[in-house]
Amino acid sequence: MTTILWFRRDLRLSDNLALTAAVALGHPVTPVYISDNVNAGEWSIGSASRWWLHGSLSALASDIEARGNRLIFKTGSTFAVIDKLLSETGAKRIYWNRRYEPSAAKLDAEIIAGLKRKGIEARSFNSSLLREPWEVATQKGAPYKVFTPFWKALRELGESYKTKPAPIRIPAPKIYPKSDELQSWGLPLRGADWSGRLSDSWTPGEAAARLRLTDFITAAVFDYKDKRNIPGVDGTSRLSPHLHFGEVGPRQIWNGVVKSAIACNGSPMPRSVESYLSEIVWREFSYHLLFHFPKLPSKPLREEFSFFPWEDDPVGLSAWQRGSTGYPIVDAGMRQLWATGWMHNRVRMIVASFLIKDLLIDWRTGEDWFWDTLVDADLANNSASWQWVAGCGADAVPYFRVFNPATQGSKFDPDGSYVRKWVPEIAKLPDRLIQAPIAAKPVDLADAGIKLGRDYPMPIVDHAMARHRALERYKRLKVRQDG
DNA sequence: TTTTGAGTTGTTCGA
DNA sequence: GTCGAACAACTCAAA
Repeated sequence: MTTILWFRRDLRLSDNLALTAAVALGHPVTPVYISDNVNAGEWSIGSASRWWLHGSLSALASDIEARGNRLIFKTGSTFAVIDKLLSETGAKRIYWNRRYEPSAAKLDAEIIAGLKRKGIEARSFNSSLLREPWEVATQKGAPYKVFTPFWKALRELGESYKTKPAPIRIPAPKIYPKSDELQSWGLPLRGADWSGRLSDSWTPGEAAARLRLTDFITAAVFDYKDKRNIPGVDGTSRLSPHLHFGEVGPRQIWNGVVKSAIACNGSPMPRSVESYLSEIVWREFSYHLLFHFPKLPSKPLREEFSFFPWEDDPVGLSAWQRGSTGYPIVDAGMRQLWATGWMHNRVRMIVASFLIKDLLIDWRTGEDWFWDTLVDADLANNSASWQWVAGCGADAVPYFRVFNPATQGSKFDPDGSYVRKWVPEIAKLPDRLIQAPIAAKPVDLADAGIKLGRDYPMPIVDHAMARHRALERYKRLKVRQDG
């Protein structure tokens, strides 16, 4: 008798607990992926993620074929699809790996309850988090709202994690249920400017994820602390989209990184490795927050921010989205996002701060844009991080912390290599002016062959003015809260 | 229960 | 040019 293996955000064969458990039963396995437009919730998959998902599913399908089985694609309401699959195959078991987003978790619970009534064995596993969100709590049993104690608590729970290898064979059922053609889903949106270029930057799938992890572990992780902040240098892991789709799991990353650190110089853990692991735990922290505060994507964690008077500024928003704000580091970031579906983390903070504090546009507007354009768009990370920058989230930035785009640019892109790559029209400006063309003298601009307002926009807002305006408005919010 | 110490990523100003 | 203080309390987590 076959076991249904329901793939979700776990598009890999290694360290996939549901798969391992299903194979261990010694019976055939029927792997299925369901595209559910009915129960997608309000955060249905964004455009860039659609492209990735297509690649990831097609990689998974061939990996499964290589192990003697076939991935079945189904469309429809998850309840109906699963019901039909069970009756079609006669299966009495269905296994899957849990998701933790509010709407997905709700779906899980309903499905388990419904199937139990019918005498079906429905089991779910954790393959996407180091710890269950309910496993980590303060001494009072409350969810953590501050990162550092969360990080300490998680570390105290253990140094390493058990991982499972991919099964060599996945026993196939005698008869496969009918399957859609993946192509027919039309996941990569035609006409979207991304689709043509995303493949220049990325290869979805478990094999590519493993390769990236290996590359990162063998070299880059040891310089991570210094290089992670330099967007012109390839110093980050770039694992985020792979991790989001579950092509690699956090336990595998954790173990790999720790093992290579030990092999290299024993204890104590190098600071760079420590720093990278803490980023993995930031992801964990975001999931923890989303699980305990399910409104995180739409409601400010600090309630007084519900009253914040955000600006309605379609012109500013469009300039931000298109990368034509007149602030080079901001424009470079937004263009990198558009061209590659990804943006360097340091620059994410800069552009987010610009949207929120310089333009005073609601953080949720930025959250929506990132959701649609990032290949690593992740509900937990995205909402927790936007709230963090806006100052309304957990452990958030103090209100007076306003990034100065020119200063950030000089600090983290001192040679201007990042800006020159993405904003080539100002590439000929000397290093001292590349982050602030507005400060250039006419002779400098002439030398570089630029006319501001023609070849490159004038700043859409004066940062010094904008900073004061933001500080005033944030201060007023506090006054309102006090009075 | 109360107290204590601490909290991802910054900027500006003035000495 | 460098350095420390101010920006502002407030909430969290643990002792």
